[in-house]
Formats: sequence, structure tokens, C-alpha cells
Amino acid sequence: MRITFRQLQIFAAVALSGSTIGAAESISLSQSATSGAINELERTLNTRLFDRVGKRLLLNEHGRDLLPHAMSLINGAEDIERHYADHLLSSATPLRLAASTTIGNYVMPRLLASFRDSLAGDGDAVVAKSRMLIANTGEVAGAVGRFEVDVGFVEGPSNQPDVRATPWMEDELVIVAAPSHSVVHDRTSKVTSLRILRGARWLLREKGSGTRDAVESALTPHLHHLQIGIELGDSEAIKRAAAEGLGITCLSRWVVADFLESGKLIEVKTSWPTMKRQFYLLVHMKKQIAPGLQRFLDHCN
Amino acid sequence: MRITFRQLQIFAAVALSGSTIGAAESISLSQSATSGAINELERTLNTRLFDRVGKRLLLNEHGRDLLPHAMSLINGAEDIERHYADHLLSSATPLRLAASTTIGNYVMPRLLASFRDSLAGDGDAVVAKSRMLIANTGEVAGAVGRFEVDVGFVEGPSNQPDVRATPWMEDELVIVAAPSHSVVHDRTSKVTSLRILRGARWLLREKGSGTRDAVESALTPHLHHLQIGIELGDSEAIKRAAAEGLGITCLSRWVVADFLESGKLIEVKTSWPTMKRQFYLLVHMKKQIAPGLQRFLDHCN
DNA sequence: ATAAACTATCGGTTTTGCCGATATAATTAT
DNA sequence: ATAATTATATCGGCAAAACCGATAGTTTAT
Repeated sequence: MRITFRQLQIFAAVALSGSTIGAAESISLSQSATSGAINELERTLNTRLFDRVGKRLLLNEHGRDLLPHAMSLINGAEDIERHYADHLLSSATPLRLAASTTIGNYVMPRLLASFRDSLAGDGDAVVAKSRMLIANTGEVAGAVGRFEVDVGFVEGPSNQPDVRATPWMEDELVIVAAPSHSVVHDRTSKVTSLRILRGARWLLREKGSGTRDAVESALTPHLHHLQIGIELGDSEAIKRAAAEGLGITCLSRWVVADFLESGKLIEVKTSWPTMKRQFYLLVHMKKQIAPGLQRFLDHCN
Repeated sequence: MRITFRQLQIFAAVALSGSTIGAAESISLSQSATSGAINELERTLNTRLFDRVGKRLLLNEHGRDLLPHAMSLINGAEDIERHYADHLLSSATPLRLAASTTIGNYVMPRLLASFRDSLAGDGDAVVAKSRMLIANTGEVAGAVGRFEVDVGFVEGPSNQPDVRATPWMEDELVIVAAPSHSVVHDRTSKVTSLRILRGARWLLREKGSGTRDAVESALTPHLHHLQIGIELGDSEAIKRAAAEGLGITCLSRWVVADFLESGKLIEVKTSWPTMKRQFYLLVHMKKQIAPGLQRFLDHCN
């Protein structure tokens, strides 16, 4: 065993940044040491990992092959260090999570609380030390792919290489309006007619948002076209705007559950089947699943 | 990232041997350096990994927790080195297999050949560089558990910690005798009566062998007691002894297929259902599955 | 009580890792 | 075309680390 973690770490940095200078910067090392380490690694493996084309270092076939293994090993070592960093017990490694906004804001708090409760005495400590990135689907998948987080939760499938997306839970999209809104009063039966829904002004997330896409593809088959009202950058804002009677909207049941409960919003029933979308759980395919992480994944089911 | 492969390697050696002296021996290092490395690792992790009880080093809770991760990481690094050692291409890492005797001798040759054929041009190279340990179930499971081999094939379930046993293929046990043997001639119908079978002399593997256990537990429900003839240490010897008319026996169909084909042995049909046993595939739960290994596992189905 | 077996520590040597400076080479700008 | 810029690779030198042999200090076995 002649290779070292440091060499792999430096290799990964160079592979990702594409240059020894950039890598040196990112891991606080001199450029000369970086270059030397790469050459040393290539020497011990007896294999060129980069093609030197001009002044550039381009990862070649061998290097591309090595990169995921190297990252996995480095991540494993970092996991160990993190695990013992605060002198924690066995399964009490803090979790590093990432989630898209809807899941992160509305689902994860409850999930984390129930996970904490499911754990014995050290549950509090584990969950307290954990951290969660909240970002869009692409960033979440990227964080998983770069081993920056242990698990990601997103609202749609991802095609990030080396990241496995497993269907997690179903989410229900519900149409809601303020109690004072006309769609609530104008309805003649339990369900609201297409005509009324088509006449309403819809509050939506901005274009590009995963929720926006999900809502549009759920509604357009029935309504064909939406009269778009305000576009807002956060589901919470949309929820509150709807509660103020600024329009009607369609959101995850997780988002509006509290307002439905308190009567600030009313669920608008339709004649078509309930609209569902799938949440996914992202884990790097080369991730070492430590016992603590395994327990969390089991808890997620 | 302060910990090093070397530290983990030394740690694993000490954990396995239970002493710095033994570990030093096994990894060609001085005892003082071994001791120092362990202390240094404990210092960087800020955690005692061994309980010093008298002159002994006993792995404590933290150490037990670390050991499988450490071994997995070391194994990953060794995989990389092995992979590049002969400057091989991407998926052409040699396989390190282990199998119990029946599987190793009769099943694996065919499996390896079909795997080679399923691969493109580099199939030959991969299979040629591979190696296979043939040993009893316990040793095979141990080799998998110590990361000494990538996959194990055994004839019965194993309870080796950290090793996953997945049912692989079914094996059929058949009763065979020489064409000249009385059980073949004395039968009055297609099936041979219990009386005749009870009167025969059985050639068996030695006690403790997996095949012996499987055969006994398959036959005794019907025959209650076996008249035991010669006990032989290898199925091949039993097969040839049976062909010489020294007795009848019960062996895996894989073992006797050629003699049945050539007529040197005759299958003895019975009134009870065919006897089956399950083969298992053993893989370490923390094993990093490299693409080449994955392909082989896929091929095994 | 003595011997044997083991870990931890110490001094000293070799090796490794790193930096700054610089040589070298390719790209980009003038 | 030439100069400026931007890379990588290499060299000398230094500080840290890894390691060895010897040995001190304990515990266990006889």
C-alpha cells in the first residue's frame, strides 16, 4: 500500500478544478507541491492519470476511472474524522442532508423530529449536530455527487452521474383558496367546475422551479391554460398570498396543511383524480453507509 | 483530513492480531513504530480505540466501530493499486474469488469460462489474472470478511459478521451407483425401494464437511439410518469409488454429471422428491463494488 | 521471586512533504 | 511576429514525519 489519502485528495482536487493552480488554491497547498503529488501518484500507480495537452491537465480514461473511487475513499476517511471529532458515541454521527425547498421546509422538520424520537438518549445530540442544505434539485444532486452531503431529498428524478435516486414518498398536490374567494362560493356542488377554475387567477412559483413544473403538468391536462397571477419565489409566500385572497393556487399538501387546519385556506375539490408527484431520495452510489446513516435511511423507509 | 491509510492499516493489523508485536510482524514494521502509530491515530481522532488492560490491547467500543470502516477503506486503496498494478484497462481488474470445494471444482470453471466469453476482448486477460481460493465454508467466509477476496461461493449459509449471504443457485443432490451395483439390478420398478437403499453401503464425505451435512440431512428423513462405508475427503474420490462399485453415494449433480453422461455411474431414482440445497454468494457488506466486480456479480445473477 | 511477554518512550536517522524560486512551455494579447 | 500572460514541472532547502533499535516499565506466568 503505497498510495496515501493525501495523494487521492490532491488528485481529486486537480481532477475537479482541472488545474494544479486551482487545486492548490482549493486545498491550501502550493502549486509545486500539488504538481509533485500528482506526479508521485502517477509514479506509484505506474499510470498516467492526466493527458498533458499544452499547459492543460486533462483527466484521461484512467483518471476518470479513479476519480469516483478516490472521492469515495476520501469521503470515507472524512466520515471517520467527523464521527470522532466531537468524541461521539457509535451511531451518533451527525447527518449531512440536503433537500429542495418544499421538502426541506415542510417535510424534513417532522422527519427529523420523528427520527430523533425513534433514537434512544443520543437522538437529540445526533439531530442537533446535523445540518441541512436547502437548495434546488440540481444543487442538491450536485452536493450528493460531490460527497458534500450524505443524503439528498428532491421533488423529481435527477440524472446526476453516480447518484442513485430511489422513489421515496408520494406527495399530493391540492388546490386551495381563501374562504372568501369566489371559487369557494360559486361552486354549485362539492366539486368545483372546470369553468370556475379556468376563470380563476393562479398564483404560481417562478418558471424553472420544480414545484412550478409539477403544478403545470398536473393542471394543464384539465384546464389547458392557466390565467397566471402573481409569480412568487417561495411556496410560503404563495400560500399566504392565497390566504389573503390574491388568487388560488396549487401546492403540496405538506405546505398548506396548517392553513387548511386553521381554516385560513379551503381545499378546492375537483372532478379529476388527486394529483400526485413522487419525492426521491438521493444517495451517492459509492457512499459508504455508516450505521448511523443506515438507521436514518431505514427511518425514511 | 489528518488520518492516513497507513494508520488505518496499522490499526487494523493491531485490532486483528490483538497486539502490537503480532501486528508489527504481520505488516513488517517495528513494534515501536506500531505502538506509535496507534497512539498517533488515537490522538488525531481524540478517541481511545483500545482499552489497555494489563499488557494487552483490547479493542473497545470505538475501535470495534472503526474496524470495518478502516478495513473497507484499506481494501479500497488496495483495489486501486491492484487495478493499476499491471497497467490494466478500466474494467479489467482481476477477480479474487473463493469457493468451497464442490463449487470451486465443478461450478466455477464453467462460470468463469462463460464470464470470459461474455466479456469483449479483455475477457481473457481479466479471467487469466484472477485467482480462486478453494477451502471450506468457514474459511471462504473468513476470507470475504477480511477483504482477502472479493466474492465467496459456499454451499450453505454463513453467519460471518459483516458478510452478506445472498441465495445464488439451487443444487440438486442425486444418488448414484455403478451400473454393476446391486441397487441398480435389484430394483423392480423405475424407482428404487427404501429397503434396497437401506441395505446399501454409503460412501460419504468426512464429518464436518458441508456436503456430508447436506447429504445426511437430505437422506435421513427417508432412510433414518445410513450404513456408512468408506469416508473420503473429496467428492471426486467418492465419485470414482462409487464408479468402481465400492458403494453408492449421494452427490451434487455438478460432481457426477460427467460420469452419468458416460455411463460410468447410473442415477438411482427414488420415490421422494428431488433433494435440493442452496448455494450462496458471499460479499462483504462494506465492499466497494468496482465496475469489473459488478459485471461479474451481474453475470452470476 | 524470577522469567517471560508485552507496551510505551526516547534518541537518532532516513524519508517524505512542502515551500519559494525558477525553468520551461503554451496560449493570448498587442 | 513579439511580448505578456498563464500554465506545469523541477530544484534546493528545510521542517516534519516515520521508522528503528534500545530500553524502561508493567503485567502475567512459572
